[in-house]
Amino acid sequence: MDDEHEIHLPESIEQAWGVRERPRKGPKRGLSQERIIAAAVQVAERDGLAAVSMSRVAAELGASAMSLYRYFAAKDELLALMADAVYGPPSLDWNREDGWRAGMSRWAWGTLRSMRRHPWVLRIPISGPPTTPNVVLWLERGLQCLQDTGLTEAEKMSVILLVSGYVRNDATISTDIATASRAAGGSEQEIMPVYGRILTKLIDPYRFPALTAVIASGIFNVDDDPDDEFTFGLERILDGIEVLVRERTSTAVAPTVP
Amino acid sequence: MDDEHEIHLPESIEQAWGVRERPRKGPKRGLSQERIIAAAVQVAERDGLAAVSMSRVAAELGASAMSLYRYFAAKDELLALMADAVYGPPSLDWNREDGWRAGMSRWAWGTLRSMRRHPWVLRIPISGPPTTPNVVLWLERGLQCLQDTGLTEAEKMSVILLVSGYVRNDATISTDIATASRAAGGSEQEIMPVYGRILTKLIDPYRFPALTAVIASGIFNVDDDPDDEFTFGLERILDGIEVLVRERTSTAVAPTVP
DNA sequence: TCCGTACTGCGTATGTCATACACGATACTG
DNA sequence: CAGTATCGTGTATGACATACGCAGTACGGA
Repeated sequence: MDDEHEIHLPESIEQAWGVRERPRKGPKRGLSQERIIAAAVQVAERDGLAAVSMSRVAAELGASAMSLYRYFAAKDELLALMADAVYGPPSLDWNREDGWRAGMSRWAWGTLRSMRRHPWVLRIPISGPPTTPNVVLWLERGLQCLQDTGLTEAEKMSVILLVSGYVRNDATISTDIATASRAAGGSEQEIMPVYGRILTKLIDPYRFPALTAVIASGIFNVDDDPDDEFTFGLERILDGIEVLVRERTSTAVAPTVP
Repeated sequence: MDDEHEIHLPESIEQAWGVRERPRKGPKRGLSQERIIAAAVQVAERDGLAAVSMSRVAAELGASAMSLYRYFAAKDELLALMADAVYGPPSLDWNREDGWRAGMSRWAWGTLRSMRRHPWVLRIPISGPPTTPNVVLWLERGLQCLQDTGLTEAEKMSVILLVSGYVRNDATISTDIATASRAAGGSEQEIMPVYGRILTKLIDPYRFPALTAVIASGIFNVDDDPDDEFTFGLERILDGIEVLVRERTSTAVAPTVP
């Protein structure tokens, strides 16, 4: 009676979850998802995500480009599983007694660490909600940290979305700056001072008073620790969540009455 | 005495700012930055960012692909100016008396509106700090909203980064979902229920208790207003900023003493 | 035992892309 | 009016994802 054609994940992703029966006929497979993903990650690690082409990955394995299509229907499935491999199973030393705030903070730092170590994951376009095993496990761990907050399930999900989005965004920007600095050759941490100087030449102080003040303050010239920048935003977000959590836990029994 | 070779923005970006003297010799130009950008935007509007190739844009103008390189040294300069065109000059009805929170909120909604209307801008990879006229003007307006908060210039900058990152991230996710829904053919707002069903089949309730609870709550089945989702995160962030602002304004004269 | 069949890896082909380079035409500067 | 900087463009290069079809392989069932 049920609709016959249910919606499925791509075959390769289902295989990563361990479901999907093995094919029984035909020649033995010369490669495996794991080996291909590992090779692709190696290429990305060495030469960036742009260098990850089907031919390049295949060459790394001594195989032909087209052979990879026996393991992944399209390149973006490979990319999704590369990201999954990089995040790995969550290693979050957190106990329920530590409280949600410590949990979310460590969760954020944990994901940030992966992104910092493998900046190319940030270049993989997001194409939907998480479906790969490790990433879903990270999601699970994040939700677990929120179990005693009194938030609704929908709110918990929104909180995870908020924090993970923040981490991704901050990591993207900070690695962009680092890359640009390196690309500009010359000295290391000189991109922001240059940016300040460029803006100064372009903007009219009367039309851009606030920005002019920012530049004048010299903050573009002191090289900012990316960790401090990250901490600042994270603490703001956690403060904001805390406001809501307090509200929820204090009115747990008696709802707000004017 | 100064180092001769200062660092410059790409020529096309400088032209967008109105600096840069016009070339005086040679034939008249048949095209202009504005017309090319407009044509490129039109293509993106109609067929998405992936359809924006140099040939396609040139074809739209009845010109050859290579002619565009007389106006932009590389494609990413064109992309940056397409984004600039989409954001446009900020139209923010806000006065100083309205307070920073109303200002940042309207600022966030204003940028969100542009992204929602032109989802393809989100597919343009960020390649550094903002340098195009309109985007820098948006930055200026955001900073202006924070002028009475007592925050340091560095903190103001971080706040802008935080909020703009949030907007971008939320817009990306919500348009992704919308696109996926449309791509899945069939019914409109059915992607999240499907996602819930897929996860249910994949995850073990004992390993994924928190996620199982989320799914069981049924929030994937009610179609959520994207505006509500956005508002939730934004209010959390503004709450978090407010905590800091209060701290700063209450200790404006006497700094914190233990 | 043996054959059909489902699977394997791979060579080739297609169409798309950004962009380097060189050309002849153009229009301002001296 | 000569020199030259700049114009638009045609052609070429090398990379890319992926469709298609082929020849070889090993298992299930007869």
